[in-house]
Amino acid sequence: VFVSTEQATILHADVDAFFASVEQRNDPRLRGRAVIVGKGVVMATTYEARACGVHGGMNGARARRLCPQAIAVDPDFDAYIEASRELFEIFRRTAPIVEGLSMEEAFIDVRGLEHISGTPGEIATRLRHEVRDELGLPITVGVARTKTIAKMASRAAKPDGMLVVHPTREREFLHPIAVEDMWGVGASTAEKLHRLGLRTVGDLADCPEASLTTVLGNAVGHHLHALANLREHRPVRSHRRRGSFGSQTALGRRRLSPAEVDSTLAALVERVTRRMRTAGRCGRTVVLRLRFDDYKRATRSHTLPRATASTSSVLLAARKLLAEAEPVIERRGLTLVGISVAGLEHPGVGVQLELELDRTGTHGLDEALDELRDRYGANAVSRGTKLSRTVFSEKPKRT
DNA sequence: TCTGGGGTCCTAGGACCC
DNA sequence: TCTGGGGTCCTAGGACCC
Repeated sequence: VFVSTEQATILHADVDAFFASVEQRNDPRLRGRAVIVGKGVVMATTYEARACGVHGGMNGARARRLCPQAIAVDPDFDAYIEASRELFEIFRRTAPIVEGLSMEEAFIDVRGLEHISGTPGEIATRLRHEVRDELGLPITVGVARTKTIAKMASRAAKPDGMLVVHPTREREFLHPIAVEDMWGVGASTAEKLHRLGLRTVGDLADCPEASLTTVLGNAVGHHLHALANLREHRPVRSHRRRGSFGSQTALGRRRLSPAEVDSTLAALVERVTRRMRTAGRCGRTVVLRLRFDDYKRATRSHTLPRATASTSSVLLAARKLLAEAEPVIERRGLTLVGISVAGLEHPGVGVQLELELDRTGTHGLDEALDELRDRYGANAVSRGTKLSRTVFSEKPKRT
């Protein structure tokens, strides 16, 4: 008999109604009122507005009809980016292992911090107060043994709350939850599960795994079956790096001339490649993203022989893909274009470390590492066991 | 739920290789 | 030449997340 001695040491921390909360913090007139961020399409709403049935992704006009007393504001992305940066600073000083899921949410592994920082519950409580006091933002924290249960716990505790699910109470917490409310179950999977007669996570747990994999495919079927039976061993991973850069724009109902489509494409490519150069990343696979009049989507992709972040190379590939797709676009009408670059290569950080160390000496090592993090992204650089002489003398394998 | 912008992961078939 | 078993890479699409 395998007896688990694992404790609830994973935190899922998630700022409530992030964009809307930042707006309320920055403008006192918005506090205590229903706020809708985004005028064309709703990007975020306060809980006051949600009470009227307004939610993210909704058409702005419809949202105003549902909630006429709400104040609608344009999004201020610079403010959100800054708030996110400060938020992650607090996360990272809470514990060294932090896995960001979005601008406003992260898993934090607090295993082994008991003697330094207290129990996971105490750490979570302190974290909530710090975010509230230093950033003026409401945050909810779920604490559990696994990522999914921590995520579901914070969902259950929202807004401005906290929930610790002890390992002995996991079944009791998870099994009554409706399948469609599980993290990772969307509209399509929920429908398939309903067709099997499964309504709750408990039903999912009792269903033979083979029945699930037949209907949902191997990965999803296996994953959900394991989760429902409380088996999950995915660690919190702090050094994840993005796999693609993309940009897209909806065109609305108007028909664009080929010249207009081309200039839109060029602007998207310029945006994406500039971001890539700023981050010091190169990619090989150029993906053209299309959406048609009926809102169905399609992609066309091409893989280049070498990774690049050059505007002209990516634009050349993007134009070829667009030309090939021209007959389909002609037939079905175009309502969205997007470009993304995937197949990213890892930049040669070795040479960067060498430069920084020459300039600063070991005394400024942390500052040098921070500089590298700024350039390559926080996840690209770690101060690990490889900080030895041999690393610095190595030639970069790629640039 | 009548639809914005940014991502992640999985699947399946075909080409190609030894 | 009609034939096994193992693998990689590329393309396109689907589902899901915030």
